[in-house]
Amino acid sequence: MVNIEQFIQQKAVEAVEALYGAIDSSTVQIQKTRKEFEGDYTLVVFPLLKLSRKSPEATAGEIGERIASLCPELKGYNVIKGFLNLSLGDGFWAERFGEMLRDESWGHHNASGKSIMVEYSSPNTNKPLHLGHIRNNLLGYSVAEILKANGHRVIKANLVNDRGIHICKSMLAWKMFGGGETPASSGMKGDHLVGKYYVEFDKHYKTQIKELMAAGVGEEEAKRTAPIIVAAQEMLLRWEMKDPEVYSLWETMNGWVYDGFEKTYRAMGVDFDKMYYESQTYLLGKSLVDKGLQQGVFTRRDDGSVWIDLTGDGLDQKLLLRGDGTSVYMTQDLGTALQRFEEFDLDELIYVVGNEQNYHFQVLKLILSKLGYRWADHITHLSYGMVELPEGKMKSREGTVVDADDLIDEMVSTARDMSQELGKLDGCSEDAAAEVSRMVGLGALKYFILKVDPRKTMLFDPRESIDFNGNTGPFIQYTHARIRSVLRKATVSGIAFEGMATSGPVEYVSEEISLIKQLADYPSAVAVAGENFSPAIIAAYAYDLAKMYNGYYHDHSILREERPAVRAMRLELSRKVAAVISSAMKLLGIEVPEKM
RNA sequence: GGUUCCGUAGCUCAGUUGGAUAGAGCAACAGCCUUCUAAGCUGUGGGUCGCGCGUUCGAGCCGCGCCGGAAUCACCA
Repeated sequence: MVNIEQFIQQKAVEAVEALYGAIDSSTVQIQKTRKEFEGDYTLVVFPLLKLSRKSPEATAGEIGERIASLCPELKGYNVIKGFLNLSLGDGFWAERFGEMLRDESWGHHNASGKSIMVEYSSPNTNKPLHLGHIRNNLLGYSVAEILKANGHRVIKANLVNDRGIHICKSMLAWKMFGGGETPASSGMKGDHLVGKYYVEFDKHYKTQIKELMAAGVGEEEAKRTAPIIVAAQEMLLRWEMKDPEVYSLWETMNGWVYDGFEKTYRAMGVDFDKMYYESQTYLLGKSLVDKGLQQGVFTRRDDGSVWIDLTGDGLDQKLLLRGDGTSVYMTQDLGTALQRFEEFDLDELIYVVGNEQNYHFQVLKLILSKLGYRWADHITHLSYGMVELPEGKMKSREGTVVDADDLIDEMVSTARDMSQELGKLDGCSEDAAAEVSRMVGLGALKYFILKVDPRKTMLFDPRESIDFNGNTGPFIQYTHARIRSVLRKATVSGIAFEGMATSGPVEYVSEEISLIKQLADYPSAVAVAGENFSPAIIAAYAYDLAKMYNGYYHDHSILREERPAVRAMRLELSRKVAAVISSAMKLLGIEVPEKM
């Protein structure tokens, strides 16, 4: 497959050089012509005026004439101000169409030889996943899939935060108030059960603080000395000493949470190649502290704590080792980064983590490069904004979080009600109805979240997310289902088309040419999405393609077309559109139904 | 206060390395189901791209300064 833009660029450079002599080819700018003008590609002539010493119009005119003479594929050109719009002939596009029909993996790029790790999800094991995690998981999964499509070897990693005071809080509350309740005995999903006791802890903690303050104790001291928090801290110490009782409770309750997470991950359709557990990695990074001290990058204070001074870089002092010799979050992350680059020979390491940790990653990269690791530049923090609700921000303490499992269930059941109302499920088996509802409900949720630029704080309006009209996942799924239906009918009526599309000369209508152009763009959309780590680019592409096809579909009778060659071409075009929609949606983790 | 990010139609969002008359969807209004799925299609209205200055042939995009919002700046993770 030729790269069309490069092809045009080359012809334009040839033309310009023939007219004005040798030039730097980067001054010849080729871009796609905007929709409202006639043409496929546009040459911006302003940068060439110094060479031509003529008006923009005259320059564009003579370049256009020259390109036309040395490029038979060109159908024509027009000049508007300093813009030379070039139109390629239908024959040229028909050839491109033929090429993409033969290429079943259209849009996927050849192996790059690069290895990339994408870390995402990284939950705490003291409560269930919420809406913020959903954005994280969908982003991480989709970015990983997009990178795969770009030919990279991708390792999806999950670093589970399975230790710390927060876990002990749940454990303690369960011991005190749980009465031996288990997921099996209560019928609750494991992560929800553990989360329930985390909330329970907080309730008692708050009560105790209030009581202490009523007895005249200061707020700070009350927070520090409330019996229940003291007990939790004691439990953490016992965990660190691997006290058998605490340790086995910890294993049991984490096991419940993992079962619960597993179900949520499966429902969301995300997966991982490599699991890390913080209980196994939290001691990493101490050797780097020694290294940094030797290099004079870090300094040790009188109390034994180790610091790095980043004030010269506009940042602050950062602690790397406590006075008692234990490490902090940053130290662990330095260690795990090193471990990963060594273990997997990575070219890139991408962390999908919320923007509240921008500072952390800025510091992480800076420290690694100060330690002399060249790969520090190959760490990317894929930072995403918060998900806000219409009523205001979600806060877990205020109980305004949207639970991931609840949300998924609600989306699926709404999809079902909606389908039923529209009569889409008539004559469907129960299994088929459930399957379509699941795909559509999840498709709506995923698309709604992924179409937004990750960096932006986004508003999640449950009402709007459940709307299946317009720029939504279900609209794209619907287009796919319709095309599949046309193709099924063609097969049933014995209409042959496969392999016939390019068998003879056919006339194209403008919608067909538009579709071919949009299809021809798919590989570059995948490449751009890969460079920018942006599922939103794929979402926009898929929507444009689906919208274009829907317009086409309405204006043309495909199966009723009498001329076999034209009918075959239209069916092949439809088949390819469905294949590309399906492929693009797969990069977003969205399934496409055959019927809906 | 320091650092980073955001500000585009009433609402939710696009807008590729600076290019032409800034685009979709929702909401509103007017049409279109006897023809392959109406979760659809066609049309209308809706904008000082937060404000100002600068860079240049050209700025929503780049630079500087304001205004408004968010995150962060722990011996938490």
